[in-house]
Amino acid sequence: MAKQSCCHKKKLRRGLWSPEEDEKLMNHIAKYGHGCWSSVPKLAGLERCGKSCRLRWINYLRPDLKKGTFSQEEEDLIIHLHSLLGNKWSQIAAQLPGRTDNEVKNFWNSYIKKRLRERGIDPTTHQPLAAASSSRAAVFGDADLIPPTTTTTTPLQAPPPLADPTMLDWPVVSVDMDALQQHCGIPSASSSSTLTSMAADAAEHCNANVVGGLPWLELGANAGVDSSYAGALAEELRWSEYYFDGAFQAQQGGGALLQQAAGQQCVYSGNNKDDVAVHFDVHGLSNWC
DNA sequence: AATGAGGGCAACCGCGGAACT
DNA sequence: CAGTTCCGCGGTTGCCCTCAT
Repeated sequence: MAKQSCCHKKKLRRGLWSPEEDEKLMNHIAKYGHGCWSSVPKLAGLERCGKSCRLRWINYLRPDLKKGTFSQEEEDLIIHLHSLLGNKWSQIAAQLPGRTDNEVKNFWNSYIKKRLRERGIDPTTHQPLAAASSSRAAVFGDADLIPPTTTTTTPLQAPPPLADPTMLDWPVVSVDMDALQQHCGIPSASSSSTLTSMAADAAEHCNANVVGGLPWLELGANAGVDSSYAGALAEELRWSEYYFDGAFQAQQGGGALLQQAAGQQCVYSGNNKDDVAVHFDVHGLSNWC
């Protein structure tokens, strides 16, 4: 038996808002602010539930809302943030001034999803449609997300066909997950936490370098462990960057000195390696899950 | 002109978690 | 500490508009 909504219980109005209702709500909030949403409809003279008022205000009436179509930059940002955060629409919308989570969600479902599929990219995993469901799923099962207690080497998976062979030379990061956890103060990866949550924790706890409003982790240069964990991460980063449109690739330039993982030497072999910082894009982590 | 399909968007539903009692 | 209320979020639904037939 489906639970009836608060509007049903109280026999309140539902459905589309009339201009009169909009005006009442706008006037009330302009004068008094929304305060407690549950009391808004009564105070504003509306036969709606507080939830409905809140939704109407947030998604439609708020004065700081940006109307109109999404720009290319906004679209790129949404795709990038979705690859990082998944369906966390409120968090994605928070990076887009004047846009609501509902708006972003609708835009994603009605437009971006389709465009990604047309380009052969799985909108859920942000990976090539053919590969997304087969080998990579097996390679990146949950069991692989737990750092190994002994050092083993997992060969990098063959990358997808490249339109531009020079992309093969993209640097790949090597990450010492212990160092990451210590630096950021996030829980041990040997717990049940997934990389998604670790990435989220890292973004939250680290003194992130904010580039274009995005968290870029800053790690110590002692990130030089060759484990399958780092190797798999390295590959994942390469995949995710390759399949992203490229709008954010530039952000990896400059100080973003990355290194080949999986058994290779740390490139920070100079005298001051401890001073060197490695920047890597958190969104690569989220694609593991 | 009528109508059916498809898409876009606004709004609702139901759940989880925080705050309060 | 348990129960209740409220808020916010993500998923889903259904209305309305456009376009093709």
